[in-house]
Amino acid sequence: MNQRERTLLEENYGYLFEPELLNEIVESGIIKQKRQGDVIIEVGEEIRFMILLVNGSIKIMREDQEGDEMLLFFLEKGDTCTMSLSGCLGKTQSEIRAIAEQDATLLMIPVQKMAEWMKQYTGWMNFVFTSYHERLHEMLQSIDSLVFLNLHERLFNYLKDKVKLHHTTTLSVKHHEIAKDLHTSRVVISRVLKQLEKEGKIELHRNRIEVKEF
DNA sequence: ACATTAAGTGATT
DNA sequence: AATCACTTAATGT
Repeated sequence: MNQRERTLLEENYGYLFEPELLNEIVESGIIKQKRQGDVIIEVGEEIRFMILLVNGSIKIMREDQEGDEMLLFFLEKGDTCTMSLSGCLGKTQSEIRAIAEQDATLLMIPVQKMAEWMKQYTGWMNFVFTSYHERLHEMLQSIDSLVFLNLHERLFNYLKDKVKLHHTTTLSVKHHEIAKDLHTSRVVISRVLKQLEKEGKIELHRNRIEVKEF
């Protein structure tokens, strides 16, 4: 781990972790760079590392046997993938797929360290519990959105999420990509997007959506 | 100029 | 809200 990476780590996690714990993380953690669109964890893949997102963003997808998939939620920097936390309970296979939403910097920690650090560092224990809580909360939100919102609202929330994540109101997405994330068809997305445009909330272009209201 | 890919739309279920 | 069938528009070669 180089100096720049260490600085990133301290910026994002310094206030959570004891200095000794930070040192341990620097020692046993591996930094990995991922490009936008790279698959980080595949469904069924055995989890050997716990993953902290140091920079960038990740989208977490659920997939069924037929290959139908749907977006569960996004992870931002400072977040951790909870699926990778469950690795500390023994050998587990991933039930989700994680894809880099933007170029991302990951800190991968061997799962064996999990149990060790849980006993040793309260900062670590708090972090793990807090992370579980946050992910559970996001999962519930995702269920709420799916059950209680119509597609119109769901789509607009999705766009607003992207704006926040990418820190820009100019989104480079194709309608069919949105359709995949929300698990519907491209035609339906195009129609609802047109509706949002008429309402003045967005502006449509080829391969690009300008979000006017968020 | 032609082919390919993205997006728009009416009709039907 | 999904699917089909077709059109129009933007881009790549």
